[in-house]
Amino acid sequence: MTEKTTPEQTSNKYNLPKAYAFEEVEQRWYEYWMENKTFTAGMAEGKDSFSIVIPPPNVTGVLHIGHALNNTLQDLLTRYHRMKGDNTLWVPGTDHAGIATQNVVERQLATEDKTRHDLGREKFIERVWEWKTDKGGTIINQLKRMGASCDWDRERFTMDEGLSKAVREVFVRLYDDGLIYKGDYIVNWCPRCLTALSDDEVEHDPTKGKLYHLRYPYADGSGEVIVATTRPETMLGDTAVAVHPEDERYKGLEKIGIKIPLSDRVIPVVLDHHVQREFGTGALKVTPAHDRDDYEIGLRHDLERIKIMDDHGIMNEQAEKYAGMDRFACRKQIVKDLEEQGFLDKIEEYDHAVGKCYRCATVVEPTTSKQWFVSVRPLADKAVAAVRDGRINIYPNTWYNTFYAWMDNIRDWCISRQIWWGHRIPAWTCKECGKLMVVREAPTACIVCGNTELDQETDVLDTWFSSALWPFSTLGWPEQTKELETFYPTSVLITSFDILFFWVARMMMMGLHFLDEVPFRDVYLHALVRDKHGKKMSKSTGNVIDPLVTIGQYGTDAFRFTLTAFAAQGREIKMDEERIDGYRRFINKLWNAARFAQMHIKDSDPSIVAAAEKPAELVLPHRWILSRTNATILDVRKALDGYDFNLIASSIYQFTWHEFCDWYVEWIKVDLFSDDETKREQARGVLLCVLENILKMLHPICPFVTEEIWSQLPGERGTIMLEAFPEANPAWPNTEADQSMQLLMDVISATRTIRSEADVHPSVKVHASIICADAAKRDLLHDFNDSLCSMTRSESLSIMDAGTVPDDAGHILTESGVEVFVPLKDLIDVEAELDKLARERKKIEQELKRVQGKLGNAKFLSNAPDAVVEKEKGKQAELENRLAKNEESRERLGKL
RNA sequence: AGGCGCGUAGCUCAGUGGGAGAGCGCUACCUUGACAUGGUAGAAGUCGGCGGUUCGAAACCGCCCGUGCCUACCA
Repeated sequence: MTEKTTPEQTSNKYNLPKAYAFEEVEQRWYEYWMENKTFTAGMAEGKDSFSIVIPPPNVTGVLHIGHALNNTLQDLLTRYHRMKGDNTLWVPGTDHAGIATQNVVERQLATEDKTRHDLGREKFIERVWEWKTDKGGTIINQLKRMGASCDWDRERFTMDEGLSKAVREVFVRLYDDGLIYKGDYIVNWCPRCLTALSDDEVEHDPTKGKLYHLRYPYADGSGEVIVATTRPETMLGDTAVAVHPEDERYKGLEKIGIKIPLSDRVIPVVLDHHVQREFGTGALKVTPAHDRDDYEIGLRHDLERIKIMDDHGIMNEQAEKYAGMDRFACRKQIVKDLEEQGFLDKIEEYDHAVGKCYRCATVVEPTTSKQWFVSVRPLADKAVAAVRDGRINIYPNTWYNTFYAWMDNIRDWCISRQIWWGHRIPAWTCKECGKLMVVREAPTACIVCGNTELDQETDVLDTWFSSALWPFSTLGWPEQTKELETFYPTSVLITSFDILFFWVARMMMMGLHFLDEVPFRDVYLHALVRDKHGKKMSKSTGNVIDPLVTIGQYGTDAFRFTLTAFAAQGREIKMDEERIDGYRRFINKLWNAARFAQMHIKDSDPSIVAAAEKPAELVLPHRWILSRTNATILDVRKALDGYDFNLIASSIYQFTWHEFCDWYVEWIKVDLFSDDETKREQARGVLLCVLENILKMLHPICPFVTEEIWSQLPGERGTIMLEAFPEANPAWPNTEADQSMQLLMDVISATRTIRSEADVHPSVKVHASIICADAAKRDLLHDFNDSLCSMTRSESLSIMDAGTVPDDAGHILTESGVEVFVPLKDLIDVEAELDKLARERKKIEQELKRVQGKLGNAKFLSNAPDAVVEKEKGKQAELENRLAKNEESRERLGKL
């Protein structure tokens, strides 16, 4: 009688604890990698290069689930290519995020009852740098928690000295090329942030508003025209009324002056094709200084531009008696006054899109001001050409159309921002003669008159200006560095689709213009991560999944595996936390398989894997698992190379759990415990070989658990990170082994099914029988009799001739035509068996009818490929056979 | 208003011209020496609807319904 072992003793026996404890493992291995500099990019001659630049998160940012997805995918590819032996670089860094960062620091100042103006520009910027050093970049540590294998020694910040130099270089060259200009232009103005916003920085929210119909009297008092507006306060800046040139209703109106209500100003009527006759009354009030379209109309008709409010959205002296009022208060007052004086025709409820600042959600005010612009057309053309001729590929390919459409309609890019934190525009104006100088370094004197008193431009550049240079500025440009030579163009850009135009398109433009080469060969656009119902995650809805909390609960590897498994191209990601738990269990499963393997191989020499190099000498299950390993490696590599992330995850999952664990490991237990040394060694060798392959394939997704298991395997082992990624082995594919194994698995499953349906207790040993006409199959079944018995808990498993089985047997005809019988004595439920047979018969007949229909169709026989016809014929024969067997069984049961 | 997707088992999703799949959940049984975070077996789907192309459609085309997103100069 042996004594029962305690769990503690069990643990010691296998070296590994019973359950995978991720916290300690993750921390330990990340420290190891950092200390050993395993993330450092190599630049060896003669090797392929693989490089990614991180989409730099805002320095103010904290890791959200979108970052988690984005960086998991990048790390996955980076680790894959590093294992393939490429010179591999993943450049990390952060973005200075102009408005966002300035807002954070301004809020901090507000708690001290100060504004940035109290400090002055210089002190304020110092303060921002202090904040950056102190509190900025928490996201970097969070990325490390995710396991990101960035080359941290190359971390960059968009306001670094080197990157700032690149910014000035680009600005000056674009200016010299005539691609940057300063102009009076209508921009989106945020009255709270006090800056211009690019079109992309304005979000259009559907808003319930009102449409006011106003009566505009003719100057001579002979009539009136009704115009409609959502912003009646802009009335005071009107400089025309526009109607469509072919609008019969207003024929001749252009000869009449219009008097603005509540004012004495008289404005002209202009004819413009832009006016849509169907909308409202077909007459449009034109406010060129406060509306983008009106601005365009104003240009066409040379209209005056009257600004009626200041930068804060307060009405100015042009607003006459409304001066000093807030724009929205003014709207109310004006409506009231119009109504009292009979100028208000009617008010309609009206839903429309209102532009709001993407940072602070303040309603944006279109207004004119002096701004700097990039002429993007020539740059955009180069980007479009690069995408069209395949120098850049976009994944998923559904984005091509969207990309082209947007590039066709692109407008000049307003790059100046009226804030303090950012790259200050390198332009100086002479106080004496007014000469504008755009130069790389601050000039000491005017190049025209020599005067030394110069004003520097106060605006800074749009944050996206410096990010547009990121793929080359981080590699040392404008210097000609070895890094540029080795790693530019970068291999792939992985980012969320919502910044395709903010950022991705602009990197293309800048890269092509300045380096005459694309910034990246591939662009992979991933989806937004939503909650499990498909809703956007937001703090107010309370459906946010915090990556760090998730990591704490399930471990980084499980989280990364989940994100990978969800990342199917062209589909939104609905994140269900239950999936994460499922993948945590997968990792635990692998852990325990390794634990089992370890029990048998821990004292072996690692060279036992050599057994797998000669599959011909191995018994069937080994040949089979090697064949399956090979197929999995091919699937995984293909998925990796095609950015089919979900397939990478599912291939490894399916293979590891349902082929390796469920079948292979179970099958070879007999051999592992066998007295036959050859059997034992073969089993150990192949077991170790396949386990190693699984770990290597899984490493890019789950770096921690694979590293930990790897380190426990026999022999002296370095980091798995630098092992070669598995390659297909020509000796492994084996169709014969696949088919033979399939037959054995069918027999086992059939036996189990019969047992289970008849409620035979697992401890009861049965005497199963098999009927099989095929000689080769009979040999195979004979050879593996022991395994079959052990896997089905059978006392014996005999291969019989037809007609010799007992009548009271449960029966299944397998797919491969082999019949399995399990005598059940009084356990058999005749009614249930007959029911089952009837159902089976119905299915067979249905299928047979379909197949016969096809084969009876002359068109099918002549049009379908031969292989398909042959297949259908084989199917027909098989089905007919099955039908006959089914009939036999019914007769047999009928005797009971 | 245009454009782009999506609609497959209760849920989350693969599949994409030649026999309907996975995970979770559900049901039954089982602590068999890696794992109960497990095992075995099972139930469950007019592949959104209607037409069309084809020898053959879940897949390709058209229309419709539902749903999501993007873009826009609807004052």
